[in-house]
Amino acid sequence: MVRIRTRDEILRVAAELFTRYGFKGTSLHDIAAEVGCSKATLLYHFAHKDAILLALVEPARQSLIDLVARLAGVDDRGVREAAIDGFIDLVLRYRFEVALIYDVTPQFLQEPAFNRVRELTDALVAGFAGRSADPADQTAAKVLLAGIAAVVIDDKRDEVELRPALVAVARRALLPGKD
Amino acid sequence: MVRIRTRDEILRVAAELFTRYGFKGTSLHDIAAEVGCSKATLLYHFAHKDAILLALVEPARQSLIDLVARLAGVDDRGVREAAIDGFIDLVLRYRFEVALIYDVTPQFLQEPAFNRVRELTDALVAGFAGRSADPADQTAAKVLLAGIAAVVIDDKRDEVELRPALVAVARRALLPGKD
DNA sequence: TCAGAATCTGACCGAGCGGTCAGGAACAAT
DNA sequence: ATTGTTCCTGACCGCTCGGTCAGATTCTGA
Repeated sequence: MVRIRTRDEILRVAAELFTRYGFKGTSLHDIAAEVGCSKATLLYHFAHKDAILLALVEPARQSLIDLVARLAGVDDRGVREAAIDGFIDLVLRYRFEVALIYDVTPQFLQEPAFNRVRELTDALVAGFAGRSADPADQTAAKVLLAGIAAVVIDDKRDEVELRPALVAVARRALLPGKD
Repeated sequence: MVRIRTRDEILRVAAELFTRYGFKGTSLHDIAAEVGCSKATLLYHFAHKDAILLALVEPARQSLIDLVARLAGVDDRGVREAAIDGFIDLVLRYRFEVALIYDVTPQFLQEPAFNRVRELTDALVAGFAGRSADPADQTAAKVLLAGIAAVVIDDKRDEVELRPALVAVARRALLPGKD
């Protein structure tokens, strides 16, 4: 049986502290103190501080890749609804991870592991805009995308309460005449 | 004649570097080097690093206070349109300052000079929601507020291009049936 | 001309940071 | 019991950070 208890505990505590104080605002010393181990132990389990963040964010990143791939197979008529529903599901499932990514943007955007994120969000914008080339449609798409993410990060309400309101405002703004 | 050239130059350079690297990502040494003076000179003109940020953000903060005061005098029927137009004007005029505030949130939200900001944005949310108590209306208001701010920060297009698209999406989302 | 105020600086400080390293302790397989 | 591996640690390193301070320099008004 492999021992991963400490490693998991590090991730749990790091998530908690990153949420409370941000990535830059949390030091390895802080995490180690809360876990009850030494700083050197953190760096035994994770090569760098960044590696902790990457491990934390990985599941969300994978889900985003999946979503974008799924949207690529949807035709222009249905892509807006699929993008709206898919994105809102995603950010509600990964609220903490979304907050974390926003916290470290844009410093980490040039990191190898992160540079596909930009391209992925561009694909989402295209989905929200129904693949329209009209700048106004793309602006609307960006407003909704960023706004929904911000609310999910900031608003502490349950996703059951939040989801219908988010879907409603997105449809009103992006699917005029369909509501 | 009072010499304020150095002070102004510090603010100009600080604005530039904060934009490029963020507040935490810019050191006093960086600013001093770019200005061509010593770090001690910065701290002669500004008591702390935070004071530079506060000086930079002050005009935008004052405008926000003015806007909220103005909205208080508008009746429930007209408050949504007034809030939308007023807010979009504000963030387009103070794009850099808005980006800066977002950069240092939430670390600075508890700072004395910043704690009214929360209360001010709450007032804006109420305006966007037409003073409705319905949680769904407030969610929609938050989505648009945050989304517009994010786009203004991120999108490099001219405000002449941006404004109509922002106003349009806000009206569509918040004033259903009026467009 | 000269005193005093405003402006500026190099040297320095203590603290915190991410990260390294040699080696101790615990555990597993033989 | 011995060996090799995994897990863990204290001490330490180099660096950057915001901030201080005594004193030099420059400006200004009487």
